[in-house]
Amino acid sequence: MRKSVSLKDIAQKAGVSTALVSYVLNNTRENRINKETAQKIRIIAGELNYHINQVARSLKTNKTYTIGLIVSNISNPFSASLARIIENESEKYKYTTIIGSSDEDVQKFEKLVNTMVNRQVDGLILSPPSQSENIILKLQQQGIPFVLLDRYYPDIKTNYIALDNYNASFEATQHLIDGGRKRIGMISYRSDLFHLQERKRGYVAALKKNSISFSKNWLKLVDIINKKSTIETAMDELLSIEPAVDAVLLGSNQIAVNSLKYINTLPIKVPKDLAVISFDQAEMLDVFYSPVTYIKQPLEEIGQLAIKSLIDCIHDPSSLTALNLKAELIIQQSTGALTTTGKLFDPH
Amino acid sequence: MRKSVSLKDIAQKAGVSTALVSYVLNNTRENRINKETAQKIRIIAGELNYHINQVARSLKTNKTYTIGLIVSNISNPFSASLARIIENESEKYKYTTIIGSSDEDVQKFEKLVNTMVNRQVDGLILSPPSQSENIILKLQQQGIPFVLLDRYYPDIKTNYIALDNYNASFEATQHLIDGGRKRIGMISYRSDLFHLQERKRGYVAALKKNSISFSKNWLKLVDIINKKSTIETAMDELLSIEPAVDAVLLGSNQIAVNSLKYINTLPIKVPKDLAVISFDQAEMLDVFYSPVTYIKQPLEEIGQLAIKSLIDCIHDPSSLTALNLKAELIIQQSTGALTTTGKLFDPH
DNA sequence: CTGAAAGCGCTTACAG
DNA sequence: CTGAAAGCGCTTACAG
Repeated sequence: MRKSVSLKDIAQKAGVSTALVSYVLNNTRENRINKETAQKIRIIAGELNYHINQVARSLKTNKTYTIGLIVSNISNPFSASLARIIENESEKYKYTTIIGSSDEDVQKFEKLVNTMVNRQVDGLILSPPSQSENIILKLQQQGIPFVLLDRYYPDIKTNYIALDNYNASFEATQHLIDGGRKRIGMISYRSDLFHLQERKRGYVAALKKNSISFSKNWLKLVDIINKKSTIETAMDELLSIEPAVDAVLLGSNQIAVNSLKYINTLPIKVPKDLAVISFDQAEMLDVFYSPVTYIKQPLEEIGQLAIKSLIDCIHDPSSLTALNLKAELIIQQSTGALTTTGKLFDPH
Repeated sequence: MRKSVSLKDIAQKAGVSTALVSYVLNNTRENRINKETAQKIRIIAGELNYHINQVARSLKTNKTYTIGLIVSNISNPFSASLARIIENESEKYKYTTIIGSSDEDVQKFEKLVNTMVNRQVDGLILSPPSQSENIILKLQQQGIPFVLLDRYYPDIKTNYIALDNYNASFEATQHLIDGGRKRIGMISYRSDLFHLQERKRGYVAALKKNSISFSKNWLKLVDIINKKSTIETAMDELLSIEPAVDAVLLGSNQIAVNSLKYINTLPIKVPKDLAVISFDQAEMLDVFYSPVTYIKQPLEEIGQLAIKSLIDCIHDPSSLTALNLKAELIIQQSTGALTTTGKLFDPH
C-alpha cells in the first residue's frame, strides 16, 4: 500500500511545525532558519523517503507546472518529433507535458482541451483541426494561456508559432522550375486549414511568376484522413495527363509515404521522369532509392519558441508571439536537374 | 484572469450546500435528490460554465486518473505508435497519460519516475533502460502499480507485456534459411537488456538448428546511441567477409533506417545479393525499393494489455500479468528466395 | 431529501 | 528563528 509520508509526519518526528518543514524543503527562507534544525529536518525527510505531493501543492498554489499539448496524431513522425522537443524544452522550465491526439476531429479536440483545462494545466500548446475557431475563442475568453502550433487562424489574434508556408511552397516550386521542370503537380489536402491554403498559394504563385500557366488538373486534393487509395489515384491522374507532369510537390509526409511506395511500383524513375519534393522531414525520405528533397521545418526552433511564448504568456497574459518561421529546402537526389533537352543533367 | 467557478459559487447561487451540488454533478445519489433542485443546480452550473477542478478532487480522493508512460524516445516511430495506442486505450478508462523519454539513460529514467510519482500518477507503464533494476525494485516496494513494456527483468517478478523475442528472431532467421540463404549476419545493440539478448539467442539457435555453423564475425553489435557511423562500419564488415553474408537481420528500426540508407549507396542489390529483415514496423520499410520483410510486433495488443494489466493492478495489487506475445513475420520482397544455384528465384 | 463538517497535503501571510 | 491557522476546491461519512 501507498503510505505516503507527509510533511506532518516529518514535523512530528522532528518536533517542529509543518510550516518549518515546508520552508526548509523548499529552501524558501534560506538564511532565516536555524542550521541545525534545517539539517535535522532534511535528514528525517530522507529517512522517511519523503516525496512531495504535487497535487496538494498545486491546489494551494494554483499552479500545476503542467502543459497540455494537442497534436493531430502523436504517431505521425512530424508530431512525434515536435512532441519530443517540447517535452525536453518544457522540462527545462520544470514543466511536465500531457499529450493528446485530436485525429483532426474537432469534437475530440474539444474534449481534450476540456480534460486538460479541468486538470488545471498552466497553459496549452495546440495544433487545432479545422473548424476549431469557437474553441479557440472560448479559451481566449476564459483567459487560459495558449499558443497555436503549426497552424493558426489569421483572423484571430493569438500566440502562434508556424511555418511561412507560402514561401516554403514557393521556393520548393521555384527549385523545380530552376531544375528544368515544366509541368509541376501538387498533391495536398482538401481542407480549409489556413496553412494548407498557404501551401497551395505559394505553389501557384511560383508557377505564375515563371510564366508557367497553371493547369487545374495539376493540383490534386485528397482527404486528410483515409489517404492511401486516393493518393494513388491522384498520382495516377498526374501521370496520365498528356503530357504528364515531370515534377510533383507532396504536401505532407503522409502524402509522401503513400506516393513514394506507389512510385516504387510504377515504371517511372525519380528524378529522370519525375522530380519529387516533400513537406516535412522524415526518415523514410532518405530511405527512398533517390533520397527525396524536402522542405525542412525548423522543428527545434518551433518547439523552443512554442514553450517560450507560452511561458511568457503564463507570466504576462498580454504578451503576444506570432511567428511564421522560414523553412529550409534540403536538396537531395530526387530533384536532379534536367538539361535543356530534357535529359537528366549529369556533371560527369 | 482565470476566475475559476467553484462548487461554492453554484451552491450560493442555488441556495443549497456544496455537498448537494457535488452529489448532483457527479450523479452520486441518482434518485435520492429532488428532481427540481437537481435540475436547478445543473442549469446554474451550465450558466456559470463550471468545470470541475480535478486537482482538488484528486487530493481528496487520492486518485488522479493519470498514468505515466516512459519510453526510450517518443520520437522513435515504435514508441510513438505504442504511445498512441496507450493514449487511446487509457482514455477509454478515463485516464490521462503523461509521457516521458528516458533516452536509455538510467538517471533520466529515475528522474521521470520520481516526477510522475510526485504527481501522484495512479500507475506507470515503463520501458526501462539498462541498469534500472534498483529503480524497479524500489517502485515495487513503494507499492506503486506499474507494468513493464517491451522489456523486463526475468529475475524480478513484475507485470510485463513484451514480445517473445527469442522465437521472433528464430523464425526470422529460419525464413532466411528456408529462402536459401547460407551466411546470415545480424546487427544488434551492445546491451545487457534481456530482450536484446533474446534476439541474439534466437538467431544463433536457428543457425544451429539448421546445422549452419555460426561465425562470430556475422554478429555485429553497435551502441544503442550514436548509431549511424558504427552501423555503416558493421555493414561494411559483414559485406567484406570472405565469403560475404547473403542475408542480414537488423535488430531494430533505427538500425534498419541507417542500414537501408547505406545499402542504397552500395553496389549491391536487395534481395539478390543480400536479403534483409528488420525488427519492428515502420513506414520507411515499405518505402525502400525492395519492401523489407519485418518482424511485426502486435502493438495494438501490447498497448491494450499494458493498460488492462495496469488497471487490474491498480484495483488489485496482487494481480500479475506476465506475457511474451508472439510476433508475426511480414514477408515482403527483401527476402526473395534463392534457387539452389544461388540465383534469385523467379516463379515467372 | 439535504446540510454541517471534517479533511486530503500542502503554502504562506501574519504574529511573535 | 518558529508556529498557529487559514484555506486551496473538492468528497463523503454521518446525522437528521
